[in-house]
Amino acid sequence: MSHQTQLSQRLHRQLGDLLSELSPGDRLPSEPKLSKAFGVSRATLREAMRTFETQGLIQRRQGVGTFVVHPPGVMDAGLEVLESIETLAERIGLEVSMGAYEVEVRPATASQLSLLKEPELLYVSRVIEAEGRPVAFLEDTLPLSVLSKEELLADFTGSVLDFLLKRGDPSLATSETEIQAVATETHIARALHIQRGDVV
Amino acid sequence: MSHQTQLSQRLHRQLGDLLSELSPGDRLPSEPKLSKAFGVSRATLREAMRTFETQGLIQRRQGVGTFVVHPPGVMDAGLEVLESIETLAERIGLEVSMGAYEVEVRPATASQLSLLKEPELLYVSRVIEAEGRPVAFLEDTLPLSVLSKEELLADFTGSVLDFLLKRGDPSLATSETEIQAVATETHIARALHIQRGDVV
DNA sequence: TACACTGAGTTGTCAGACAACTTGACCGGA
DNA sequence: TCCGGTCAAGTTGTCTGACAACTCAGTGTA
Repeated sequence: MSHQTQLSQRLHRQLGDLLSELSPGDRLPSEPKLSKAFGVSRATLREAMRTFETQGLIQRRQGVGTFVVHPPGVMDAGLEVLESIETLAERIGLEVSMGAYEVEVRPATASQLSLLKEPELLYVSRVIEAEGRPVAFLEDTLPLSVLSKEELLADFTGSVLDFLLKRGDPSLATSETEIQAVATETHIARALHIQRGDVV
Repeated sequence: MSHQTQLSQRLHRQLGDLLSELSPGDRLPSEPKLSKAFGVSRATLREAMRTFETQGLIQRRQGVGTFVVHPPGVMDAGLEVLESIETLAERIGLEVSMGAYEVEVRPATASQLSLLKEPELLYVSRVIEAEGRPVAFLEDTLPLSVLSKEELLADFTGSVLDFLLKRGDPSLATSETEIQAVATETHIARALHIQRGDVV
C-alpha cells in the first residue's frame, strides 16, 4: 500500500475534509492560518491546495483569498473532460477543433427525470477533433434551468464549461445538477498497454 | 485572455512542452536543475509539477527522481474523470457504487457510424452512486467488434476498462480504429499502482 | 561470497522573507 | 455632501537556503 504515511497524504485528506464541509462561494482561511492549523509549512499546504485547484474544486485569487468553486460530491464529468482535453491539447501544440455538433432540447428519459427532476433537457453533442482526426465524442445533458438553447447557440466554441464560467453563473454554485455523459474514443487502452509493457 | 501573465502560467507551459518531448518511462532532470533552467525557484517549479502529477502525467519518487508516466497527446479523458470521482469520493469517505445499469445493442446513429464505421454498437449506461445519491450518469458506446453483449453481461462490475484489460485485447493496442467508450470506476489507480512502485 | 555501510544524488518539508495584488477605510478638496 | 486619491492591512505568489527522508550504487570488510 502507500509506503510511508506521507505527510502530504494526510494533509490532502484533511484539506479534502475541510472542503467537504464548505459550500461553493465560501472562502477558506488564509494560507498562514491553515498551515498553522494543520501543522505544516505553507509550501506544503500550497502544494496540496494546488491539487484541488487543478481538479477545479477551489480557486485562488491573489490579494483576495481562496474560494470553494464547487464542493466534492458534485461531479461534472463531461465538462471537466472537455476542459482537460483542451488544455492538454493546447499544451502540446495540437490543434483542437470542434467537428459536427448538435444542440437540441429533448424530453428527459425516465432515469434522467428521476435524477434531474426536469421534464426537458438541453442536449449537446459534438465531435472533438485533433489534427483532423476525431478523438472524442462528447455528449452533455443539462437542465434547461442552467442554460438555454439560445444562449448556447449564440456563442459556442466547444466548451460548455467555458460557457458557464464566462457567465459566472451563480446557480452553478448552489445547484446540485448532475451533469453526465461522457464518451470518447480513448487510446486509453493503448496508453495502458504502453505503460504495462514498459515497466515490466 | 486568461488572467495575468502569471509566472506560474508560463512555467506550466514550459514544463508541458518539455514533457511532450519525453516518452513514458523517461526521467526528468532533477528539480534543482530544472528550476535553474526555467529561472524559477524550486518551490514554484514543484507547484507546477504537482499539477502534472495530479493529472497523472508524471510521478515523483522520493530519493529517486521524477518520471513520465504517460505523455500528453494521449487523452484518456473519461477515465481520468472517473478516476477522479473515485479518489475524490474515497478521500472524503464516500461509498461509491454502481446503480441501475443497462446494456443493449443499438443501431449506430449517423454521426457514430461515420466515426466508428460499424452499424451496430454496444451501449452501456449506468448510474454511479455515492452514499445512495446518484452523482454521475455514464454512457459508453463501443463497437461490437471489441466487446459483445454476452461477454459483458457475464461479468460486469461497473468497469468497462477492467473488462478490456482483463482480456488483454491485442486489437486495442494496434488498432487505429476509434475505440471509445470508457468510463468506469476505474481501478486505473490500482493499475497504475501496480506499475508504479512495486518491483514485480 | 555475503553483507553492512557509506556517500552522493534526489525528492519532501521547513522557516522566513519580500513582491504583487486587492480591498476597504481614511482624508482632503471641490 | 460628494468625489477622488492615498494609504494600510490582508492575501496569495515567489524566492532563498537549509535540512530531513529516502534510494541506490559502490566500497570495504568479515
